[in-house]
Amino acid sequence: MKRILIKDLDNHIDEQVRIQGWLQTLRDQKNMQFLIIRDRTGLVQVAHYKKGNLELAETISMLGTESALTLTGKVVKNEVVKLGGLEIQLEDLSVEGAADVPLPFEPYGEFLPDQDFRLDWRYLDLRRDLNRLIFEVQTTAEQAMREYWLDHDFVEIHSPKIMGAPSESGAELFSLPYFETTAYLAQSPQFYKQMAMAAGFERVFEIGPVFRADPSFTSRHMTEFTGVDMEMSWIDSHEDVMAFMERWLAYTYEKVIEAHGEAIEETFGVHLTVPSVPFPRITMAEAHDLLEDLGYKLPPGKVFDLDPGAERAIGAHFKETQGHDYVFVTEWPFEVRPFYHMLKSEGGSLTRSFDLLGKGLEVTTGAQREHRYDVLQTQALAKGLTLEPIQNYLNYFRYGTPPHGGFGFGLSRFLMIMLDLSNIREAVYLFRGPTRLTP
RNA sequence: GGGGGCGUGGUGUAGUGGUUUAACAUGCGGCCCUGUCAAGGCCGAGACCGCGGGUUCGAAUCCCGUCGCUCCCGCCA
Repeated sequence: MKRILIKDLDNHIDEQVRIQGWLQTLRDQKNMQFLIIRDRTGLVQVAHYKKGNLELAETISMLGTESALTLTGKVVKNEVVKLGGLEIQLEDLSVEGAADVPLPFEPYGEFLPDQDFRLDWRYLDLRRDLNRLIFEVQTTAEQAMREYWLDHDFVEIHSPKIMGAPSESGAELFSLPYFETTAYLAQSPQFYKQMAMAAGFERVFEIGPVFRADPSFTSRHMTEFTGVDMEMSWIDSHEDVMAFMERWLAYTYEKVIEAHGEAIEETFGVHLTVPSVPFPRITMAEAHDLLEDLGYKLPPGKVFDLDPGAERAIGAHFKETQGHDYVFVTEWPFEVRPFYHMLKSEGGSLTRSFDLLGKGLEVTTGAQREHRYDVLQTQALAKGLTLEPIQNYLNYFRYGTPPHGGFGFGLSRFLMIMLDLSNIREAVYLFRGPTRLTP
């Protein structure tokens, strides 16, 4: 017999059906047993008259909640049943996966344990509808991003995650034994996607893992996360990248709202709207003036930079004045940017780079890259780097590499912003942090 | 790496110097009742209050250390 999903049961009134799911609640009475069964589409009550099958009644009595079951029975309309006005009269039940008693915690209980405890039992935590929705949204979002890229002639790449030499600073790299030598886990596909520009691919994207050996203890950092990266050639400035990005993001919102807007509103209380294009923009200098007006005081060291509090303040300001969740911060000083960001003007101190803040959270860094070999060398030296370790990278710019730029975007941070999640651990399938390597 | 907060039955909390044989909820076990539906009623098991030291006549409660978790800062996506 074919399995029927719970949401479709009302199309099968008075039919015998087979359903599969988890036992959410068991009400074991003197004459009757009521089982509330959950599958990924909903809940249904299953009724069993004990005297009709004493052996089955005994099996049911022994069941632990959250056991995985296959049940067959007849679907009947019953207005008395508060759960959908229908129920299944049980005929047979098989226990596919019994749940030990007691459970570490009840996924559908009145209260939830601490997050750290839920993470220990992540698969039980993930049984909650809310968690399933997060990953449905993620799936839709990624598909929309890909659609948009493909509609704009992008090519997908998968760059290696094992590297022979530290690429940028080296401080935040994990190292690992690699036969007779030491290898490093990629902390960004940055250099490899730029290589694709040197290769003439013109437009590439990659969605893949990124590793950062920073011992960061915050609600928005992970040591492994999914980076969403793109790079495009023949641009005039970083403004071309920003213009592409905001349309790409708006398209993603459109698709997510179309598929999950209602569910998101119900579950997270967030009414999603497509962010209007163009997104607000503010230069670093303007941002500092704004912060002064807002009465936000930056720490003394942050002369040409922002701290998280400043980012939140700027985000809140644009929400208030323009009703916009996103804002680009542009014209970052070279001092706080990597050596490969192109300068705004030759010899100047500002770069052609931007950050994108979503609800005050940094979700993207992007820039036009410096593609001129000699200028790039000069900038690396200005940062105090030695050229030898990055010579392979520098070589990408020796034989005709077009002007280009791109960005890196945090997938889980994006979900946090979209769904108002307060902690990145809730937005990722399995969290990895300085003290969390399991499950 | 620096700073703050928290750590009490399986889980979530209360208790913050002596009416504590540590309370309540939920979960678990047993019984009762009932086509139940946030089911209800009664009974029961389950915590030496993270760990170690100290102060005190007396410590879950105060102090010190330590470990764990968490948030903020640094850093970034």
